[in-house]
Amino acid sequence: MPELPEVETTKEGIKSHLEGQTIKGVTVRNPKLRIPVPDNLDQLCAGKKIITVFRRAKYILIHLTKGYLVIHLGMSGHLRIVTAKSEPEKHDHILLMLTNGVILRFCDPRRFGLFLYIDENPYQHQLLAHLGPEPLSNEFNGHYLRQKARNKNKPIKSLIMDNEIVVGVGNIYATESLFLANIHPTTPAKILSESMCHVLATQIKEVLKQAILCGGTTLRDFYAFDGKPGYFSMSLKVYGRKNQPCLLCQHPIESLIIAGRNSFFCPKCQN
DNA sequence: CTCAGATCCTGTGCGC
DNA sequence: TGCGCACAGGATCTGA
Repeated sequence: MPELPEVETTKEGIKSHLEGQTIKGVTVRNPKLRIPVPDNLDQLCAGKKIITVFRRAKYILIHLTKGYLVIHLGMSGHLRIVTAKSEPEKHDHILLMLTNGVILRFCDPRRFGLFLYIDENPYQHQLLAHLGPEPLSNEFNGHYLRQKARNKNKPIKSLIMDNEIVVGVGNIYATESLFLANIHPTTPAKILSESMCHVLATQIKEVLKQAILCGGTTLRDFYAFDGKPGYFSMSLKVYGRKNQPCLLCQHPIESLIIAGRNSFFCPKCQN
Protein backbone atom coordinates (compact mmCIF):
# COMPACT_ATOMS: atom_id res chain seq x y z
CA MET A 1 0.00 0.00 0.00
CA PRO A 2 2.07 2.86 1.16
CA GLU A 3 4.77 4.73 -0.65
CA LEU A 4 6.32 7.87 0.70
CA PRO A 5 3.26 10.17 0.36
CA GLU A 6 1.06 7.71 2.24
CA VAL A 7 3.61 7.31 5.02
CA GLU A 8 4.07 11.09 5.20
CA THR A 9 0.29 11.58 5.38
CA THR A 10 0.08 9.00 8.16
CA LYS A 11 2.97 10.50 10.12
CA GLU A 12 1.55 14.03 9.87
CA GLY A 13 -1.85 12.75 10.93
CA ILE A 14 -0.77 10.91 14.07
CA LYS A 15 1.94 13.34 15.16
CA SER A 16 -0.18 15.84 17.09
CA HIS A 17 -2.11 13.07 18.83
CA LEU A 18 1.05 11.47 20.16
CA GLU A 19 3.68 14.11 20.87
CA GLY A 20 3.91 15.07 24.51
CA GLN A 21 1.74 12.15 25.62
CA THR A 22 2.73 9.32 27.93
CA ILE A 23 2.39 5.65 27.02
CA LYS A 24 0.22 3.66 29.40
CA GLY A 25 0.96 0.31 27.81
CA VAL A 26 1.09 -1.75 24.63
CA THR A 27 -1.07 -4.70 23.66
CA VAL A 28 0.36 -7.03 21.04
CA ARG A 29 -2.46 -9.11 19.59
CA ASN A 30 -0.35 -10.77 16.92
CA PRO A 31 3.46 -10.51 17.05
CA LYS A 32 4.02 -12.20 13.69
CA LEU A 33 5.17 -9.42 11.38
CA ARG A 34 8.09 -9.37 8.91
CA ILE A 35 10.32 -9.20 11.96
CA PRO A 36 8.56 -10.52 15.09
CA VAL A 37 7.38 -7.85 17.51
CA PRO A 38 9.51 -7.99 20.69
CA ASP A 39 7.62 -9.88 23.38
CA ASN A 40 8.53 -7.33 26.06
CA LEU A 41 7.27 -4.35 24.01
CA ASP A 42 4.85 -3.37 26.78
CA GLN A 43 7.60 -3.19 29.41
CA LEU A 44 9.85 -1.29 27.01
CA CYS A 45 7.23 1.39 26.39
CA ALA A 46 5.06 1.70 29.49
CA GLY A 47 5.57 4.96 31.35
CA LYS A 48 7.68 6.55 28.64
CA LYS A 49 6.81 9.87 27.11
CA ILE A 50 6.63 10.50 23.36
CA ILE A 51 9.05 13.27 22.40
CA THR A 52 8.62 13.44 18.62
CA VAL A 53 7.17 11.52 15.68
CA PHE A 54 9.11 11.69 12.43
CA ARG A 55 9.72 9.85 9.17
CA ARG A 56 12.77 8.46 7.41
CA ALA A 57 12.11 6.74 4.06
CA LYS A 58 8.96 4.65 4.63
CA TYR A 59 9.68 4.21 8.33
CA ILE A 60 7.72 6.11 10.96
CA LEU A 61 9.88 6.73 14.02
CA ILE A 62 8.58 7.55 17.47
CA HIS A 63 11.21 9.03 19.75
CA LEU A 64 10.54 8.12 23.37
CA THR A 65 12.19 9.49 26.50
CA LYS A 66 14.45 6.50 26.05
CA GLY A 67 14.60 4.54 22.81
CA TYR A 68 12.57 4.61 19.61
CA LEU A 69 9.65 2.79 18.08
CA VAL A 70 10.26 1.91 14.43
CA ILE A 71 7.14 1.30 12.36
CA HIS A 72 6.89 0.21 8.73
CA LEU A 73 3.54 -0.28 7.03
CA GLY A 74 4.69 -2.88 4.51
CA MET A 75 2.23 -3.41 1.65
CA SER A 76 -1.04 -3.31 3.50
CA GLY A 77 -0.51 -1.57 6.82
CA HIS A 78 -2.08 1.52 8.30
CA LEU A 79 -2.11 3.35 11.60
CA ARG A 80 -5.19 4.82 13.14
CA ILE A 81 -5.94 7.06 16.09
CA VAL A 82 -8.94 5.76 18.03
CA THR A 83 -10.50 5.97 21.47
CA ALA A 84 -10.48 3.28 24.11
CA LYS A 85 -14.02 2.09 23.46
CA SER A 86 -13.32 1.27 19.82
CA GLU A 87 -13.18 -2.54 19.42
CA PRO A 88 -10.06 -3.84 17.62
CA GLU A 89 -10.66 -5.82 14.45
CA LYS A 90 -9.10 -8.92 12.96
CA HIS A 91 -5.85 -7.41 11.67
CA ASP A 92 -5.32 -4.77 14.35
CA HIS A 93 -2.12 -6.34 15.63
CA ILE A 94 -0.81 -3.70 18.02
CA LEU A 95 -2.49 -1.17 20.29
CA LEU A 96 -0.35 1.60 21.76
CA MET A 97 -2.36 3.06 24.62
CA LEU A 98 -1.78 6.54 25.98
CA THR A 99 -2.62 7.70 29.49
CA ASN A 100 -5.20 10.17 28.07
CA GLY A 101 -7.31 7.32 26.63
CA VAL A 102 -6.17 7.70 23.02
CA ILE A 103 -4.99 4.55 21.23
CA LEU A 104 -2.69 4.18 18.23
CA ARG A 105 -3.78 1.09 16.33
CA PHE A 106 -1.47 -0.74 13.92
CA CYS A 107 -3.40 -2.75 11.36
CA ASP A 108 -1.65 -4.84 8.71
CA PRO A 109 -3.55 -7.69 7.00
CA ARG A 110 -0.59 -9.02 5.02
CA ARG A 111 1.85 -8.61 7.92
CA PHE A 112 4.75 -7.38 5.79
CA GLY A 113 5.11 -4.46 8.17
CA LEU A 114 7.27 -3.90 11.24
CA PHE A 115 6.77 -2.61 14.76
CA LEU A 116 10.04 -2.62 16.66
CA TYR A 117 11.70 -0.99 19.62
CA ILE A 118 15.32 0.07 19.39
CA ASP A 119 17.59 1.61 22.00
CA GLU A 120 20.21 3.05 19.69
CA ASN A 121 20.29 5.91 17.21
CA PRO A 122 17.85 4.70 14.53
CA TYR A 123 20.02 5.97 11.71
CA GLN A 124 22.70 3.48 12.74
CA HIS A 125 20.27 0.60 12.88
CA GLN A 126 20.65 -2.16 10.31
CA LEU A 127 17.27 -1.30 8.76
CA LEU A 128 18.04 2.38 8.15
CA ALA A 129 21.80 2.58 7.90
CA HIS A 130 22.06 1.92 4.16
CA LEU A 131 19.19 4.03 2.89
CA GLY A 132 19.72 6.53 0.09
CA PRO A 133 18.72 10.19 0.27
CA GLU A 134 15.17 11.46 0.72
CA PRO A 135 13.67 12.21 -2.71
CA LEU A 136 12.54 15.69 -1.65
CA SER A 137 15.96 16.66 -0.29
CA ASN A 138 18.49 18.73 -2.24
CA GLU A 139 20.88 15.80 -2.05
CA PHE A 140 18.67 13.97 -4.52
CA ASN A 141 18.98 15.75 -7.86
CA GLY A 142 19.82 15.10 -11.51
CA HIS A 143 23.55 15.08 -10.95
CA TYR A 144 23.29 12.60 -8.09
CA LEU A 145 20.97 10.36 -10.08
CA ARG A 146 23.30 10.42 -13.09
CA GLN A 147 26.25 9.42 -10.91
CA LYS A 148 24.30 6.45 -9.56
CA ALA A 149 22.87 5.48 -12.96
CA ARG A 150 25.97 5.78 -15.15
CA ASN A 151 27.36 2.31 -14.45
CA LYS A 152 24.07 0.45 -13.96
CA ASN A 153 22.63 -1.70 -16.67
CA LYS A 154 19.33 -2.39 -14.99
CA PRO A 155 16.07 -0.71 -16.03
CA ILE A 156 15.75 2.87 -14.82
CA LYS A 157 12.47 1.96 -13.14
CA SER A 158 14.23 -0.62 -10.96
CA LEU A 159 16.97 1.88 -10.16
CA ILE A 160 14.65 4.57 -8.82
CA MET A 161 12.79 1.96 -6.78
CA ASP A 162 16.06 0.88 -5.13
CA ASN A 163 16.15 2.24 -1.57
CA GLU A 164 19.93 2.54 -1.61
CA ILE A 165 19.63 4.98 -4.54
CA VAL A 166 16.66 7.01 -3.33
CA VAL A 167 14.02 6.13 -0.74
CA GLY A 168 10.26 6.22 -0.86
CA VAL A 169 9.67 5.75 -4.59
CA GLY A 170 7.46 2.70 -5.00
CA ASN A 171 5.73 1.18 -7.98
CA ILE A 172 3.04 3.82 -8.48
CA TYR A 173 5.24 6.91 -8.28
CA ALA A 174 8.10 5.32 -10.24
CA THR A 175 5.61 4.57 -13.00
CA GLU A 176 4.08 8.04 -12.92
CA SER A 177 7.36 9.96 -12.80
CA LEU A 178 8.79 8.02 -15.77
CA PHE A 179 5.70 8.91 -17.78
CA LEU A 180 6.01 12.58 -16.85
CA ALA A 181 9.71 12.51 -17.78
CA ASN A 182 9.00 10.77 -21.13
CA ILE A 183 11.36 7.91 -20.26
CA HIS A 184 10.55 4.30 -21.08
CA PRO A 185 10.70 2.24 -17.86
CA THR A 186 13.03 -0.43 -19.28
CA THR A 187 15.64 2.08 -20.45
CA PRO A 188 19.03 0.87 -19.13
CA ALA A 189 19.97 3.32 -16.40
CA LYS A 190 23.42 3.97 -17.81
CA ILE A 191 22.27 5.40 -21.13
CA LEU A 192 20.39 8.29 -19.50
CA SER A 193 22.04 11.66 -20.05
CA GLU A 194 22.53 14.11 -17.22
CA SER A 195 19.69 16.25 -18.56
CA MET A 196 17.31 13.26 -18.66
CA CYS A 197 18.32 12.43 -15.09
CA HIS A 198 17.59 16.02 -14.16
CA VAL A 199 14.11 15.83 -15.70
CA LEU A 200 13.43 12.51 -13.99
CA ALA A 201 14.60 13.67 -10.56
CA THR A 202 12.47 16.80 -10.96
CA GLN A 203 9.38 14.78 -11.91
CA ILE A 204 9.89 12.36 -9.00
CA LYS A 205 9.87 15.33 -6.64
CA GLU A 206 6.83 16.89 -8.32
CA VAL A 207 4.73 13.76 -8.30
CA LEU A 208 5.57 13.02 -4.65
CA LYS A 209 4.80 16.61 -3.60
CA GLN A 210 1.47 16.57 -5.40
CA ALA A 211 0.57 13.21 -3.88
CA ILE A 212 1.41 14.45 -0.38
CA LEU A 213 -0.86 17.46 -0.97
CA CYS A 214 -3.67 15.04 -1.92
CA GLY A 215 -3.14 12.91 1.18
CA GLY A 216 -1.62 10.01 -0.75
CA THR A 217 -3.05 7.52 -3.22
CA THR A 218 -5.86 5.17 -2.24
CA LEU A 219 -6.19 2.32 -4.73
CA ARG A 220 -7.62 -0.30 -2.48
CA ASP A 221 -6.69 -0.30 1.14
CA PHE A 222 -4.85 2.87 2.06
CA TYR A 223 -6.63 5.01 4.60
CA ALA A 224 -5.18 7.81 6.66
CA PHE A 225 -5.05 7.93 10.45
CA ASP A 226 -8.67 9.11 10.56
CA GLY A 227 -9.93 6.52 8.08
CA LYS A 228 -10.13 8.88 5.11
CA PRO A 229 -8.77 7.87 1.70
CA GLY A 230 -6.07 9.69 -0.29
CA TYR A 231 -7.18 11.46 -3.43
CA PHE A 232 -4.09 11.25 -5.63
CA SER A 233 -5.57 8.24 -7.46
CA MET A 234 -7.64 10.83 -9.35
CA SER A 235 -4.41 12.29 -10.73
CA LEU A 236 -2.72 9.08 -11.88
CA LYS A 237 -1.82 9.43 -15.56
CA VAL A 238 -0.64 5.92 -16.47
CA TYR A 239 -0.70 3.64 -13.43
CA GLY A 240 -3.40 1.02 -13.86
CA ARG A 241 -4.53 2.44 -17.25
CA LYS A 242 -3.57 -0.51 -19.49
CA ASN A 243 -5.29 -0.32 -22.92
CA GLN A 244 -6.75 3.08 -22.11
CA PRO A 245 -5.70 6.02 -24.31
CA CYS A 246 -2.62 7.99 -23.32
CA LEU A 247 -3.73 11.35 -21.94
CA LEU A 248 -1.17 13.10 -24.17
CA CYS A 249 -1.31 11.23 -27.51
CA GLN A 250 -4.27 8.80 -27.30
CA HIS A 251 -2.07 5.77 -28.02
CA PRO A 252 -3.16 2.82 -25.82
CA ILE A 253 -1.18 2.48 -22.60
CA GLU A 254 0.81 -0.75 -22.42
CA SER A 255 2.04 -2.77 -19.48
CA LEU A 256 5.08 -4.92 -18.76
CA ILE A 257 6.42 -6.78 -15.76
CA ILE A 258 9.76 -5.24 -14.74
CA ALA A 259 11.63 -6.94 -11.91
CA GLY A 260 8.39 -8.57 -10.87
CA ARG A 261 6.38 -5.34 -10.72
CA ASN A 262 3.63 -4.31 -13.09
CA SER A 263 4.66 -1.27 -15.10
CA PHE A 264 2.52 0.99 -17.27
CA PHE A 265 3.76 3.28 -20.03
CA CYS A 266 2.90 4.98 -23.29
CA PRO A 267 5.11 3.48 -26.03
CA LYS A 268 4.86 6.69 -28.08
CA CYS A 269 5.49 9.29 -25.36
CA GLN A 270 8.11 7.21 -23.52
CA ASN A 271 10.52 6.11 -26.21
C1' DC B 1 29.16 -7.16 -7.90
C1' DT B 2 24.66 -7.12 -10.53
C1' DC B 3 20.29 -8.32 -11.51
C1' DA B 4 15.91 -11.29 -11.77
C1' DG B 5 12.96 -13.99 -9.31
C1' DA B 6 11.02 -16.08 -5.33
C1' DT B 7 9.25 -15.21 -0.96
C1' DC B 8 6.73 -13.63 3.27
C1' DC B 9 0.83 -13.16 3.99
C1' DT B 10 -4.14 -12.10 3.36
C1' DG B 11 -7.88 -9.92 0.82
C1' DT B 12 -10.11 -8.67 -3.36
C1' DG B 13 -11.83 -9.03 -7.79
C1' DC B 14 -12.30 -11.29 -11.89
C1' DG B 15 -13.53 -15.14 -15.08
C1' DC B 16 -15.67 -19.38 -15.41
C1' DT C 1 -23.95 -17.28 -6.19
C1' DG C 2 -19.73 -19.87 -5.69
C1' DC C 3 -15.01 -21.20 -6.54
C1' DG C 4 -10.32 -20.84 -7.83
C1' DC C 5 -6.78 -18.16 -9.50
C1' DA C 6 -4.10 -13.99 -10.36
C1' DC C 7 -2.67 -10.05 -8.39
C1' DA C 8 -1.65 -6.18 -4.91
C1' DG C 9 1.27 -0.08 -2.74
C1' DG C 10 7.52 -3.52 -0.02
C1' DA C 11 11.81 -5.32 1.15
C1' DT C 12 14.96 -9.01 1.53
C1' DC C 13 17.14 -13.18 0.40
C1' DT C 14 18.93 -16.59 -3.04
C1' DG C 15 21.24 -17.97 -6.83
C1' DA C 16 22.56 -17.55 -11.71
